[in-house]
Amino acid sequence: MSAITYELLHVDKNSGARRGVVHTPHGDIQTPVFMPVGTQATVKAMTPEELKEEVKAEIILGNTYHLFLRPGHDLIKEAGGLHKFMNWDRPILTDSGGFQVFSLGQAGLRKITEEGAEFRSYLDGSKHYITPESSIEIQQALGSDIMMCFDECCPYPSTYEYTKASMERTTRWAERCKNAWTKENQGLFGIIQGGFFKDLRDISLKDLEAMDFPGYAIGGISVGEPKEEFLDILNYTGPKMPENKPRYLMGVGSPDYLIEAALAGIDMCDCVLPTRLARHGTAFSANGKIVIKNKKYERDFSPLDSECDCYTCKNYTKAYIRHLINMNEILGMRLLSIHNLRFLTKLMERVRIEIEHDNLKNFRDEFYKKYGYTK
RNA sequence: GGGUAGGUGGUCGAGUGGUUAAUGGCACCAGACUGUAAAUCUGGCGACGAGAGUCUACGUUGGUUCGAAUCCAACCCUGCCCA
Repeated sequence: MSAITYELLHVDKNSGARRGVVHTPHGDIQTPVFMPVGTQATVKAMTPEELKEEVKAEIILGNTYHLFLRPGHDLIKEAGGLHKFMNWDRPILTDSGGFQVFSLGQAGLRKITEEGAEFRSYLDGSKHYITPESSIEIQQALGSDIMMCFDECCPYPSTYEYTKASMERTTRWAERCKNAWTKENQGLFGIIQGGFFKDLRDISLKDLEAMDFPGYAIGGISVGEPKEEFLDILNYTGPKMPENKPRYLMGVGSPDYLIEAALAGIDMCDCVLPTRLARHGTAFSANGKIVIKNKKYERDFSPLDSECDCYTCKNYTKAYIRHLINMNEILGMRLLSIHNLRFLTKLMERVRIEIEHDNLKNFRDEFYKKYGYTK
């Protein structure tokens, strides 16, 4: 019996959208789901209680690379695992460090070899090597419910040759990750790469499927490309992924992308966007983004979103939050973080209902119209 | 009253004869952010003008000079020290 299993409840008759449940050792996840990111064993500015009671988050992420550097996976293991260390008893998914191969590579802080990736720490310049085997070792020490294969997320744009070589290496790394995986109470997901080339996506998917992972992710999109290209790969790859396993789209978190992901049959998405935007002073709302610093909100004594049920919207006005953000007060970032995260979890609750009613496409169109997206 | 330091754009503060509408910081006004090197980054910020450009600016007045925020004189104001 695998640690991670997927139960399909309903498929939207008018799209490929799936309503389901992911079963994990720390409980069930209703899907499609949005997963807040808590890189350094904390969803920035949020307590676990707020994540449960206000945000209603079902699962959060942690990061292999960051926790390996500080405080160290051995320390977290000693603490009793990541769940206990950070006081979060619901499911946790850990990213493998693969995204840092991308993001630190952009900054020239990383070298890739067949063996793995050498990082120069952004903390103190020290050198660290992460291999598929060590990534799994770290993730097993952290004790996440869902581990991710160590992969390379290619920059956009990349050439066909580079993308192909990278994808093939990611596949070899996936095999090594699978071989290094020993803990039965943790699941391991394969990551489909191949950039913006459909034939490479097909090869990646086929090769990973042969390895029979308990779940699959699409990596390497939402890396700065135009929305059309994002949708092109998403809609091409999503529906081809195994039906009996969770489908995870990595790194997506704007409201429109989340709805599009669900329409493409995706079950899980994660993103730093809501929390980062919050700290930078921007809020989601049904009527579009709100840059709260803008002068027009100076005397706006209404909530961020009159339809929102979050703690922030029930108790605070735009004018007050604007004041807090302008004064660089921590509470401003906290209130916006609660709101942005709740906005997305509530959006996904709605998406699940619309799927059950075979109505997600219509909902998408209505949502776009109100939000101000042109599509 | 004597001595001394100083008065610069919203503010703090560089600049001490000519690429100076005047470095920076802050404030202010916008923009960006998508598996977190991110409570970060980018742009704007004298007035008028779409723009080329024009005008007005470094306490006040006057002077030296081809040219002054920068040099000189007087005056006004502020801080500190002494009486």
